[in-house]
Amino acid sequence: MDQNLIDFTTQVVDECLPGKSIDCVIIGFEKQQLKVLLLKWKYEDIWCLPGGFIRKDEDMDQAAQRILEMRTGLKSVYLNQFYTFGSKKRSRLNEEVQLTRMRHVLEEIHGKNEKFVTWITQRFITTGYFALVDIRKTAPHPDMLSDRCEWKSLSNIPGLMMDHKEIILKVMEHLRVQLNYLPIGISLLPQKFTMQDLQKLYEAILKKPLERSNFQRKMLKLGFFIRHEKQLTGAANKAPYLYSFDEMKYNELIEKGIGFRY
Amino acid sequence: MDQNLIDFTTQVVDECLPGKSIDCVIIGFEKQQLKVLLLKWKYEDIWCLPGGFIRKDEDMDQAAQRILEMRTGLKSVYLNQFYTFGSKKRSRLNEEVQLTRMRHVLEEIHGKNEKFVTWITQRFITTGYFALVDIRKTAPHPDMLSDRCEWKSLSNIPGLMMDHKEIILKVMEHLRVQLNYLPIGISLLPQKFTMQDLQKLYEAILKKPLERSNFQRKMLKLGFFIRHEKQLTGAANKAPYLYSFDEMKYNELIEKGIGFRY
DNA sequence: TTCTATTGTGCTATAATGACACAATAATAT
DNA sequence: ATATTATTGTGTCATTATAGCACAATAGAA
Repeated sequence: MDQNLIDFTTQVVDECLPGKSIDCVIIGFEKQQLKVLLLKWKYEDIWCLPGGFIRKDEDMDQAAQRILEMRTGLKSVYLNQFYTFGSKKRSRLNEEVQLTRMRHVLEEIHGKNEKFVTWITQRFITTGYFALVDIRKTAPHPDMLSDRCEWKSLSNIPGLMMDHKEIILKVMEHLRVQLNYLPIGISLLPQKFTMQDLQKLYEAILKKPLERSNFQRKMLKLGFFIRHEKQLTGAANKAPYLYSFDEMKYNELIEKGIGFRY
Repeated sequence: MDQNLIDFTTQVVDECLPGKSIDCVIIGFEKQQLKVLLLKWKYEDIWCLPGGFIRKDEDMDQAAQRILEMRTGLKSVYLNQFYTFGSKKRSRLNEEVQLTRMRHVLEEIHGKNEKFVTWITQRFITTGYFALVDIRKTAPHPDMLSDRCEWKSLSNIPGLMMDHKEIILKVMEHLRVQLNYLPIGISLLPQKFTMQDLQKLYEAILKKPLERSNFQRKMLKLGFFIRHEKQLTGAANKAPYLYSFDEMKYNELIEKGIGFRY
C-alpha cells in the first residue's frame, strides 16, 4: 500500500462532495471506429469510465474539465454534460467487487483510512459528461487505482463496473441526436481529413450506411469546409481531396443552428 | 412554529441524500401561453420551482415522480430528466434570503433542529426534471415552506430563488429540440383540441410564428390525429374541427422516431 | 497503354417546404 | 332572406431537399 494512495483517499474524503461523482465518456475516432477511453482496475479484469469527484470549491463543470485533463492531457476540448444517473443501486457495495481481490484492497485501505472506505462505498449519484477528442493528441495514462488506460472500440467494450455500460449507451443515443445540430467532426477528426473519413464517422455514430455522393454534396453545401491538396493514398485510384473546417464560417452557422437530418 | 415542520425537517435530514436535490419544471399550456408551476415562499416575495430531496431508498427518477405527484396530484405523466446544475454557488447561504425574514424562519427552526439548518444550507447539486401536464387536470397546492403555488406565464416569471430562472431557460431550450422528435402536444393539451390550439403551442415553444395552412397539413400528414365533430365557437366564421391523438398510431410512429423540423 | 477502384460531379424522380389563393361556413348585420 | 365577415380546410405552384443511379476523371498497378 502506497503512501500516495493513502494521502489521496484522505484528501478525497475531506475535500470532495459526498455521494456525488462525475464520469467522463471520452470519445475518439480512429480506423473508422468510435472508441472510448477506459481504465482497468488493478488486480481485476473490470474496466470503468474515467471519473472523479467534485471538490467543495469547484463547479461541477470545472470538475469534469479537471478529470478530463488529468486523464487525457487535453484542455479546452468539446466537453458537455449529458445525463445524471441516480439508481439507488449505484454503490460499490452492490458490485461483484465484493467477491474479488479488489475487496482486499479496500480492506487494506480500510485498515489505514476507515473513513475513506465508508465514503467510497456509499450510494453515489453520478453525472455523465462526454468529451470529443482527437485520439492522436491524447496521451492517456492510468490513475492510482488502475493499471491500464486504453482506447476501446465501441463494438468491443470489455466488462464494465456498475452501470457504466448503460452510461455509454446513453451517450451514444445523445450523440445521434446532437449530430443533427453540431458537426462534431471538428472535434473527432484530425485537422485535415477526407470526406470518406467524415462519412465513416457519421456512419459509426448513426449505425447505418449513408450514400456516398449525396453525403459529400450535403456536407460541402454547408459551406464551412476548405478544400486542400489531394491526399495521395498509394492506391490505384483517384485520390481524394483533404478538407478542413473553416472555423469562422463554421461558428457563424452554428450560431444559427445547423439543422440537417439523416 | 408548527410541529409538522419540525418532524419534516428531522425526517429529511435522516432519510435523504445530502447535497443532492431535484427541481421539477412543471409545464402547462393555457390561453395560448406556456405556464410553469411555481411556489412562493412564506413571508417573502421569492418564488421557486417545486423541488425536493432523494430518499436513500429510492431511485432519483422515483423521487422526481414523488415530488411531481405531491405537487400536482398527477401520476404517470410525461416526466423527464434534462440537466444537472452544479455551480459551486448553489447554496442557500448565497441567497439574499440571509437578509430577509426567511432567515428568521431558519433561525427559528435552528433553535429546534440545528442539524436541519446545517443540512439545508450546504451546497446543493440539483437535477432538473421537466413534466408536461394538462393544466386542467392539476390541483396545485403549496407545501410547508410556501404559502402559494400557482401557474405563472413564462413571459412573466416572478423573482426566483438561486438559479431557478436559469433552470427554466435551460428546459425551454431542451423542449425546442425535443419538439422535433416528440409531439408533445399529447401531454399539454386537453383530450380534444383544434389545430389552432396545437399551432399556438408550437409557436409558444419555438417562439416564432408558423404558417397556418402548412402547419395543419404537416400535422395531419403525420397520421395519428383523429378528426371529431366541429367546435362551434360562437364566432361569426367557419368552425374548426376538434382533433385528438390516435394513441395506437401515435405510439407506432414514436417508435420509429417522428422526425420533423421547423 | 490498359485496367481497376475510387472520387467528384451530373442527372432525374420524388418528397418536403413555403407562400399564397380561394371556396366553405358559422354567426352577425342589414 | 340576404349580404357581410372572419376563419377554416384545401388547392396550387415554385423552390428546395433527398435518394438513387450514372459517368467521367484519375492514381497507381498490370
